[in-house]
Amino acid sequence: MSFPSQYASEVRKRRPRQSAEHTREQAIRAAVAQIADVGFHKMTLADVATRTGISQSGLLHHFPSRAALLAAVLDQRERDDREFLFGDGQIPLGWDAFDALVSLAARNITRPEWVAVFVRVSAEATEADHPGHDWLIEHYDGARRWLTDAIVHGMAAGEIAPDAPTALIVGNTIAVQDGLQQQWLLAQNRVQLVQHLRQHVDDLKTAWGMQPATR
Amino acid sequence: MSFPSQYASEVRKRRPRQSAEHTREQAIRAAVAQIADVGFHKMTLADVATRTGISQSGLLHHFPSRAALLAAVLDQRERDDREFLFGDGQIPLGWDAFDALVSLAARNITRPEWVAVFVRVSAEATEADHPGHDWLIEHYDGARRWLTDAIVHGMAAGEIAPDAPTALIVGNTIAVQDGLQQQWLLAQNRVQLVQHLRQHVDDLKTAWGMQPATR
DNA sequence: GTCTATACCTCGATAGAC
DNA sequence: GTCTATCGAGGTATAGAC
Repeated sequence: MSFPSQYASEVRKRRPRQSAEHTREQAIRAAVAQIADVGFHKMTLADVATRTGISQSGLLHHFPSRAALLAAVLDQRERDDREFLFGDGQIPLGWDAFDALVSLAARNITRPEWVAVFVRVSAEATEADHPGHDWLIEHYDGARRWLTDAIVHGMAAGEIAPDAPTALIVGNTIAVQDGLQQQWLLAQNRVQLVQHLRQHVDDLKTAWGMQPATR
Repeated sequence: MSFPSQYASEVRKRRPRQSAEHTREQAIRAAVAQIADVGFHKMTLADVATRTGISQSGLLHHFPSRAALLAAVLDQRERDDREFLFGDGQIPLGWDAFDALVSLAARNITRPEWVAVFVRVSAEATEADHPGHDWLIEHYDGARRWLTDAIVHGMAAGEIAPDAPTALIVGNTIAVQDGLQQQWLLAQNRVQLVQHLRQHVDDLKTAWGMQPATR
């Protein structure tokens, strides 16, 4: 018995066609796991392909290059964070912005792979030639803009002392966030990510808060 | 005219013998530059050898493996820092310890390669299999021990509020230090490493300092 | 959309001459 | 102490069949 060609194809060893979208999602998942484990520099297409369940060239069909795969990963990470922080259409300002960072940390400990991706890439992509370099610069610029706005707004609202050193507070807060993630990654049981960040924000409120915010 | 053998050897293409100590130093210097540029994962023996001015196997004569070379680099970094912080036989305690960290930052901006080495390795070596993993854990343990002692001592001396959350302050301070180095590496002209850290320490003094220390 | 095959490169480490 | 030669493994990307 012979089959019409469209049935015959299902008999072959070749995997059945998947929707491009589905395969892409799986591949990004695999890449995240891999970058989280060993960093982008040591991530290999072969490993990602295996974890995705396709061949190496199958993977390259969806992402034209290794760098393109990284870009897809970073894009998703940025969109997820924006959705979490600003998804309801409200951009938190004043001390609320800093509290939102604490909420973000609380969320992050539920997805350590993404924390690891950020820690690894943010260190690697300091290098000017790194495929994630531009993304990283943009990431920090965005974070700085938001927190700076938050403080300016908080000052206008009488929530934050008008003489607070805005740029220094912004830079230090981002530094605490990043540095804690790195420590937490090294010893997840020893470092209480959320409590530490909470403490930093509370210290800021003590140092620069005005009555309405100190509650 | 013919030379005695010890002269004849100088005519050869082979480089003249160097003292092992000198060559090792040069190689470590080269490795630092390379790790600072692209991280340990992408550092290659061939590049380090070229920068050192010897062949790849010449390099392997002094360091039996790639991992051994990293160990030598990390050892030197740790010794340099200890020498700077504790070299005079005095271990700074109380707020002095935190001020010493600021001094360390002031020194670090004069040697960006070493900052880069730390940023890169501390992110990579989070991975359990990384050759720098044990070093990194020991590094953080040492830092935490010192700063914890410093606070305990400061409390006993009436310099630091007795109800200050020691572990949180220690973790956050290390986080600020690390996070700032990472930001500074990405944009050395935009981030004022020393001022930022100074601000953090001053905020701590405001939040937890007692009269004698606030001066 | 997925595969096999393959071209081409780079890397770490060893062996052995000088 | 330094070199050349070389092995063997593992990497990205392309070509072309199905």
